Amino acid sequence: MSASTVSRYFNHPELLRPATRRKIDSAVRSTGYIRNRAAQTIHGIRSGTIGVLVPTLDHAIFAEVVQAFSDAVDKLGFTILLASHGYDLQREYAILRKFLEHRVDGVVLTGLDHDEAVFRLLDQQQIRCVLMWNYSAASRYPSIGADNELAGRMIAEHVLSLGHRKIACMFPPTDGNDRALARRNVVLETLANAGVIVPEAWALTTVYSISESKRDMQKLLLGSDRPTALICGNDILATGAIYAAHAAGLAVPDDISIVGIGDFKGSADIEPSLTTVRLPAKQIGDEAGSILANAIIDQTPLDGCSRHCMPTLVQRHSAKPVA
Amino acid sequence: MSASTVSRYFNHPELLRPATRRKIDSAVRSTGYIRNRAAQTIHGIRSGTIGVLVPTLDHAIFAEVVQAFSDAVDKLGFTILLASHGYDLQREYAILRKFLEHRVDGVVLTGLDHDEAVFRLLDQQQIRCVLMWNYSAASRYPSIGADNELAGRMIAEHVLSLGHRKIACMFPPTDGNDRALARRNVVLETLANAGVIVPEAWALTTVYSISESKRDMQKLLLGSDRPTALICGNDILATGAIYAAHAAGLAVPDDISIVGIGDFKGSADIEPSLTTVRLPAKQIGDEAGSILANAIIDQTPLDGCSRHCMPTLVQRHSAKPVA
DNA sequence: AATAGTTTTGCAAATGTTTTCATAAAATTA
DNA sequence: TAATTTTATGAAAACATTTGCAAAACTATT
Repeated sequence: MSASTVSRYFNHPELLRPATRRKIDSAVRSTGYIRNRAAQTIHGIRSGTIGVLVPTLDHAIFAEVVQAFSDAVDKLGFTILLASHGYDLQREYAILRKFLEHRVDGVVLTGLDHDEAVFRLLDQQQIRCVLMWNYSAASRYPSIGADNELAGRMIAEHVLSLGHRKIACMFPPTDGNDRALARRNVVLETLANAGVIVPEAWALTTVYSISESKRDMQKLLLGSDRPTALICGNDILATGAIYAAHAAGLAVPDDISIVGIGDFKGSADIEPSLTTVRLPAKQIGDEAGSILANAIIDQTPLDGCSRHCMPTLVQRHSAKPVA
Repeated sequence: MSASTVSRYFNHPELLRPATRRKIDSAVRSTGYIRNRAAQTIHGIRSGTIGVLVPTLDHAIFAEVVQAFSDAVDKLGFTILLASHGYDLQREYAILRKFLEHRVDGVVLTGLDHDEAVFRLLDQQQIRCVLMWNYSAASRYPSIGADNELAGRMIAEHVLSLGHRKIACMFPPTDGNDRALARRNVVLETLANAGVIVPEAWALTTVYSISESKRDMQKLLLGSDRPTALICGNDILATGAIYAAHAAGLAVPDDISIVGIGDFKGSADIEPSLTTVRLPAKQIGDEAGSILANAIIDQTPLDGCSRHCMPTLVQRHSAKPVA
């Protein structure tokens, strides 16, 4: 039995006589032979892997996107190589190189902003790449995600439309995180355009953590003057803020309205249920996955494959018109 | 410049004359050459990948374990191939085969119970494998994780020690999920040993979701007779149950004590903070990662590398002695 | 049963790397 | 300066696979 015949057994079984096929089949079965994709890959054949690069998996929202992405590409026969850079741009470059050594058929990065060296490497290696999670028409590579500025504007406008003027904000640190930065800027801007200035003491910067958020919010509530509304950069922060209000004996939304951005799992179920802007994580991961995988299979370029997944305002019970 | 010299440049640079090294260096730089790991791999050289197989990433707890695992192996130069099987044992086998085609240097599976075909394949291919998350001294491959039976017993005994006798339970469906099954059985057994029988109507089966849990709990609270305590199979279910109690106007823990298992992110911060049994996800991922990666590097077998990561009772404010 | 036509199979070359061995070049010693 | 030793480099084989081409094996037709 020659190697070429076995190769055909796997790749073009219709070329084999049924008898030969059966013979190989039983041999494969009894020896436990598994073919070596590495050896295929050096023939320029697709490796069947896609590199996925996220800041961290520890945020439910990224885990959700990755899950949806993985499911989408799995259907088309791809396996993902996953790594996280922990918001460190140097590591992002190093990981990307590692992906390329493994001859991934494509890569997904999270967010729009990356080190110039990352983009150079991508250009040079001519590797298919999509930027996932965020959307911008002007992104350097095709972006598939939600427009974070829009999401920020939507929630700010909603709070304003409820009549609030005494508004506090809580956002995560913005260094190395274009998404958070975009959201904060646009929220502050939208409020300013409506003549609402957020005082220094009410503009909180809080790391992504329920407990930190709860603590910072409790501190803020100690002050004699209280805002009537709090806009949080994401639902985790909003969750912590709601707990802080409860702990301080304040009713949400009667004493203070609290809103988030994201619509994470659980946001619908907290008491009171959270008013937020939904960023469609599942949809984003799914679209990114199938667009990238199909482009690889069809050998089509990805230009112009950007896709905006619309954020939507989800009005629930943590915000109400000002008294 | 011969290929062998370039190979030495990457693998044994000390064998090269500094001048040659510089020449190759500049060539590599200008052409953007990236070496092909696939071509190395067919020489029996390690692929530098580890296959990670989880039921889903959508549960915060698995995301946390995977993150810790990834960080641990990344430090030793490995990249992970990640896939999820969605509790489908057939898919687990198929994914494992795919991992083997990619010539991963090792695999991690989640949980102790797997299809016999999976174990056969593992045996046959002589691939290093650890079972992560759960621990049992009698596991078929080295297991690194927490003893779920112990965790279940701990929380049940704690609730009993608070004097509760009217106890309800809420557990996730147990098919294809040995962890959930082990927890439920041991909880029921511990209660029974103390003479507490959980009535049919108070033994809830609820999928892993805050909203489902909230709904099922609200239904249970409609009954005229109310339990004084609820033991939940995990913190997500407990969170939903607490929300349901709030929504029903009941005080936790004054009207009803609610406890979980897991100590997920956020469990410490909910109002009231959740009494639970901590399963050390970070530690498990970290240990599993470094034990497996080191065994691969040192070419040592993994026999006897099981490690028990002790669960700990975390007493917070969602449970108190019965009135 | 022989021939032509078709289908199936094997051979050889190619892929990108590592490794062994031989050789050329440099360094050291006499 | 020649002989010797050491060091650096290249050539060729190997790895597991794919592919084009040629040979062999089957089928159908006479």
